[in-house]
Amino acid sequence: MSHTVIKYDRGMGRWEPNARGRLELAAMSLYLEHGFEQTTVAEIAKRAGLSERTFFRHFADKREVLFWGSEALKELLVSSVASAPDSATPIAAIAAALESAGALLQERRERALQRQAVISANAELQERELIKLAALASAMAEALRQRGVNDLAATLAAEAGIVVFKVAFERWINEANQRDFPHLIRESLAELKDVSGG
Amino acid sequence: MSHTVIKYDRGMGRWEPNARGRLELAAMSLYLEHGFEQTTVAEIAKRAGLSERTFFRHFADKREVLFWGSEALKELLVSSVASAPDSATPIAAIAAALESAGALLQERRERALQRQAVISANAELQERELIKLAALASAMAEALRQRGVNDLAATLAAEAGIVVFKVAFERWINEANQRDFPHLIRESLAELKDVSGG
DNA sequence: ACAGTGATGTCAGCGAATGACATCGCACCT
DNA sequence: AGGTGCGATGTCATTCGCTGACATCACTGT
Repeated sequence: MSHTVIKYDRGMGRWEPNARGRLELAAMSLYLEHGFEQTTVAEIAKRAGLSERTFFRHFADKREVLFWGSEALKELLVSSVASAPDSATPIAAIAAALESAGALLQERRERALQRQAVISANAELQERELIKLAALASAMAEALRQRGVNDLAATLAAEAGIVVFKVAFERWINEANQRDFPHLIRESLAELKDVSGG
Repeated sequence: MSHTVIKYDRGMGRWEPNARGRLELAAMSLYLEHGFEQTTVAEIAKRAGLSERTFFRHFADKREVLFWGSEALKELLVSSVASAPDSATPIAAIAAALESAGALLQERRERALQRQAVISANAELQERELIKLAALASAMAEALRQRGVNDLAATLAAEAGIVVFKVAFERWINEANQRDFPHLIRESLAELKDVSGG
């Protein structure tokens, strides 16, 4: 994030490269400094050297700027599920996908921490996060159906997977001694099996 | 709702009884007629015979008017979990709670159908619904902890329960031959056990 | 040089939401 | 009955998110 290279930098006016990236950077820093609600889109645009109108050309709304990455995550999850061996059970395919996603996030822990700090301080952002997670579940469920899994099992496995991911993520973020994220996922999944199995 | 008795009815002005109920009714009917986005708060207030400002005194925002009932549902779920027999496993306590909630909704099927039609037509409302469901999960998890269940198991059982509830609800709403809702919950829970157990 | 194209700026406007203050009707007290 | 306090409502002004319409700028190719 703070290492983004911007070649030309005299005032950051119109036509400077990477407008979207500048907007993301400006938004994240302002959200961290003053909180999400206290930040206006006008301020973000100003810091990025762009107009308010341009912000809305790049992001559907003020929240979306924080969730740009979820599309990449979705693609990773879907391709992981799709490429699991034929012999894998639905939940095994989901588990493999979640672990690869966990490994990806682990490479950007600092960024994830900042992001989560902003999100957990604001209800609107939590709503957006939940619908993004639901979209991930929906995409994984579809990938399972492509593997021939029936609709009910696919939906349940995918949604349960997201539950496991959420729980593991929260632990990974909040614990001081940063344990291995994929390992936390395996642990949580085992506990879910335990709890639901009876 | 449509049976609400309103004693005085000359213009429904200031001081007519049940302002909140009138606002709910007006909002729901307008959302059904023109959709959520196309309805302005001014229109809702006008139909209820109140000012726009008063709408926001009764509901935090334009969406909240559709989710008033979730508080009662939460209380039912929590008390069900709390009153499950000591011998009940976490997931059994959750299942009992979900079934009683399902039975409650089943008594108001028509209302549930209308509500869901409005919600599924609008992304903002889906976001709000998801965070309400998350609040239900959180409350049930807390109720489980009160029973001595450890944090991880409590969270997972409660969240998995909500997943089961969502899936069963969707089937209950969308299937023409209206099957018994609590029965659908039991079915979905069995499938989850199957899918996660291996 | 010139025209076309995509990204940006400018401007006007709607609607959601909130704060400040006035007003109304009711319950209660004397 | 008259007065008083209080909660619910109305009115007004304002901020901010967001969108449509149109102008402008820089680059690309001819």
